[in-house]
Parts: sequence; C-alpha cells; structure tokens
Amino acid sequence: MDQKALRKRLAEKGLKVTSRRLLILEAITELKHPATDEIISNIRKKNPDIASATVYKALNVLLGKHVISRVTTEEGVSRFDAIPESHHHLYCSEINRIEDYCNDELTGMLRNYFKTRKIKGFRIEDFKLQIIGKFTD
Amino acid sequence: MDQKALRKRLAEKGLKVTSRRLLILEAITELKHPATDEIISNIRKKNPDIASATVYKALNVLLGKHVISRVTTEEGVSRFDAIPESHHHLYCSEINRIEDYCNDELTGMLRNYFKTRKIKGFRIEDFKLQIIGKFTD
DNA sequence: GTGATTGCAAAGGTTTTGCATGGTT
DNA sequence: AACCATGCAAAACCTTTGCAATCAC
Repeated sequence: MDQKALRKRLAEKGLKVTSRRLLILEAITELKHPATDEIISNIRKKNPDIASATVYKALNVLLGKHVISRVTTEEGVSRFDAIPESHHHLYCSEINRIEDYCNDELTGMLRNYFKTRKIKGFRIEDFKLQIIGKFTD
Repeated sequence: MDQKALRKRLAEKGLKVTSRRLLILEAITELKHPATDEIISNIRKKNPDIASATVYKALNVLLGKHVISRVTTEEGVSRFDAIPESHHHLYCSEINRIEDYCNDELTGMLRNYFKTRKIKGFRIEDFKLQIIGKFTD
C-alpha cells in the first residue's frame, strides 16, 4: 500500500494524518507482522526522534479504529497486521514465522458450512484460519 | 480432567509431578482460558503461598512441553488452554470472551479442502479456526 | 483556533533472573 | 543422591500516564 492509500485509510476513519502514523503503517507493511519493538527500531533507523510512547499510543488508536489488527502468536507477543481485508495466516510450528494467506474461496466455504450448522448461543461474523505447519522454502 | 489424568499427562512428558503444576493445570481447566494473573489469584484463594515467579516459570515449562497452549486475544493478553486435543475457538468481537469449539468434522473438511489445494512452500500440519462473532446468551 | 497528537520523564505493571531451600524421582 | 522445582527479592522489561509543546484540520 502506498502513502496515498495510507493517508486515505486514516482519513476515512476520521483520524488525523500524521507523520508518525504513516511511519508506523509503513513499518508494519514493510516488516510483515512485526512486534512493537521491531516497529520502533525500524522507524528509528530513518527517524531517530520518535518516542516509544508515541508508537504505543498510535498503535492503540489504530487498533481501536481497525486500521490495523493484532495477529495471534504462540509466543505471546503482540504482532500487527495492516491488511484491511479479512484473511488467514500460515504459522510455522517450529520457528516464529507468519505469512498472510488470502483465500476468499476458503472463507466462502467456511461461511457456507456454518449456514447449515448454527452454533448455539453464537452469531458468527467472521473467520480467521490459522494454518499450522512448516515452510519448505 | 481429574487429578489422575493430570498427573499422567505430566509424567508422560517427562515432567515432575509437583503440587504447583497440578494447581496450575486445575486452575486453567476450571477458569477456561485464564490470563496469568487470574491463575495466580485463583490458586491463592486456597493456597496463598504460591509465588508468582513459580507460576510464570511453570507456565513456560508447560508451554514448552505442549501440556498447555497459549490463546492470544484481540486485547493482546496471553490466555491459556489445557485441552490437549486440537480444537477451534469462538471469539467475541466485543467483549473479551473465548470459548472452546471442538468439531472434528470441520477439521476433516479443512484437511480435505487442502488435500487438493496445496500451498506452495508450506506443509500443513494442523488447523485452528478462530470463529469471530457475538455470544447471544 | 481548537482539539488531537507528540515527546519526555515518570509511574505502573508484568515477566524474568539468581540463588538458596525444598521436593520428586 | 541427583536433579529439578520453588520462593523470595531484585532486576529487567514493557506499556501507560500526565503534562507541556506542537501539529492537523
């Protein structure tokens, strides 16, 4: 996603477009599922003056407006994702590596499966599949 | 799971069966996806002398041997699960609530789906579906 | 101009570490 | 008996908070 799209994304959500927010979104996009400390050090390479409190605050705002989302990890560290569309993830069962896996057909199949199999006491809104295994490349 | 089964579970993994580990496993089972502080305060009700460092250390050992697993929530807090079998989860999109969702048919369907649709550079081992929505009860 | 965002420093909370003691096999 | 688990206190780490200055709209 380029800067223009990022700016639009923030504006659409009623958020002010600031240099810090753009840097954070760029870092998340570039690094692919980074943890907070990785976001901070990535930004500081080019922009040493960003305060870590700023990053924490901005991440919370962006999460609150669903501009970014948290990716579940087995390590227990928060990692972030800047892809707006609902999608799935590949997880390595050995090392700490996550890749995006977009597959609308799969989402459709799941939606379809649950059309006829209601879960009592629960109204389904979305699915996120964690596909666990090993990367072979 | 009763104490006997828990003892067996620890022994099978080559872990010493200690009072602390049993208390922790019982707390996780009873509380359903508790965070660490909830485990600690639950245990302290009946056993005030457990040190929090002990709980942290034990949780790490149990995670390492896959006696328990971590469930990450959208809030970014680690919660724990003591169910040994692979299973899925229901997540509330509003409040912080997670329920187990065991459905072997679903797992089978996913396995079947991916039999004919390989993911390049990835060997699938397991699936965990996060079903996101709202509890209606 | 107004209200939100940022940086800084401090506070708050959580998790880990080191070491002596005690428990399990 | 050997080794690992535990408790305690301290350290390390991570995240939030409060406030003054700055920036976006």
